[in-house]
Amino acid sequence: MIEFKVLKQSKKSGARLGVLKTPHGEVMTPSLVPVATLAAVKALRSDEIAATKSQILISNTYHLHLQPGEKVIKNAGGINKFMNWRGPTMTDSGGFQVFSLGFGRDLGVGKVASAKAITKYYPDKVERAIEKGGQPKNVSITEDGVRFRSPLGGEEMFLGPKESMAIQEKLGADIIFSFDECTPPGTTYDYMKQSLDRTHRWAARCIKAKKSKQALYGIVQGSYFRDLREESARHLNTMEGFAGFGIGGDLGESRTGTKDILQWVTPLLDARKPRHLLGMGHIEDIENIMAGGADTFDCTVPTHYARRGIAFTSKAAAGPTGRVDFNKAALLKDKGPIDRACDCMVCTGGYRREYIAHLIRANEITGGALLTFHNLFFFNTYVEKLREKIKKGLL
RNA sequence: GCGUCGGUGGCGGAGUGGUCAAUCGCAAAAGACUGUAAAUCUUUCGCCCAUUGGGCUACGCAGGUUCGAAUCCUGCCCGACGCA
Repeated sequence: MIEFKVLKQSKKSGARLGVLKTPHGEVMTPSLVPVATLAAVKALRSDEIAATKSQILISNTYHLHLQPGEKVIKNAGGINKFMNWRGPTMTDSGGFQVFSLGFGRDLGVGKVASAKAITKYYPDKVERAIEKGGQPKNVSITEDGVRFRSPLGGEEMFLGPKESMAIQEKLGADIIFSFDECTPPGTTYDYMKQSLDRTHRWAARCIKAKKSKQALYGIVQGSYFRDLREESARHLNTMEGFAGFGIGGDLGESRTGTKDILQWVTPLLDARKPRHLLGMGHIEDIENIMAGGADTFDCTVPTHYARRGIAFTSKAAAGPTGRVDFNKAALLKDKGPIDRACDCMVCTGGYRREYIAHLIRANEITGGALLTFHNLFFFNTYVEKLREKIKKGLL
């Protein structure tokens, strides 16, 4: 069970300040939810995760089902004990993998395709991919769920609302998500409509299948079609059994298109329930995400980019993008910290750019670990500042 | 000294008469990444111009054979191994 309390609703935007109470502690919202797909925020120990000001983590049903299997985690006493993380947790339903292993893979895209790619080259590709019987190549979607081959061993597997719920109950996170289909960017209206209806039926099945007291979030889909997004929000909002809502799928043609979609959707959702934006959260997106009325959002960017050698820093440290690429040889001569304006353990602890650049270039895991720590701290600090801004009525 | 094998782009290492500026790997440079098939992927990588393309110099060195040579022949230089 969770309890959510809105502390302040902004008058300037949809932004709101809140507290999300879970059996494993409270989350001050809006909050970033770092991604711990395989029950690990890659490269960090669980105590380090806490030291990055991270409040809540999201793991993945699909991945943990493949490896090590939900039984192992259940036997360990649930995901918190398993990974020695004391704070709140969420598990994603595995629905995203329907996309990433399916159309996403067929089309070679992530959930955010650039506006240019969509408008110029993309629509026919999508139609072609979808027209072939409405199925991705490597995944087969039916009324009951999704059949696919494990990328690990190649064996056939099946995941649907029933399976996802059963797995998520065994994993034991505080918040779980309904099984959905995440459609590819540029999806046709007809396919979206068909998929949305099915995602709604799956949502009902998830509610019915759930036996635990975990908080279940229903996921709003509808791509960038306003009427479908609204239909989805209204539909899920009337369903009994959702403690909160996820907003998923591709989020429009522009990087910040998220804002429009959130503004269509959030006013139609019960304001007393928390909303989680799935898979979105570049630094430059975060303010829009909050303004759109999302309370939590998860994103792989801080952790993922860190392992690629990219640090996010204050603009003073790196110019307009705030990004510093530690693969660049020039940093081997830089004696400064990652970011002078940052108070994280790495930046204040004597680690210099020259060393981190060396680690990244030499492929030493310590480099990814140091940048992961910094990036998460940096994102969390930024989010903290925005919470302050909402509090002061500036956002 | 004799014999054998070998000397290819920053490195390793393919190619053994034309489609070779030369497969591939590494290194290097640039770019991408948003519910993590992700410590990954893409592009560039002899020099000089160019939009497709063109010009130049190149496969140890110097000659030669041939319409044409990194590839065949001769000599030389260098290396590894074997025998004296």
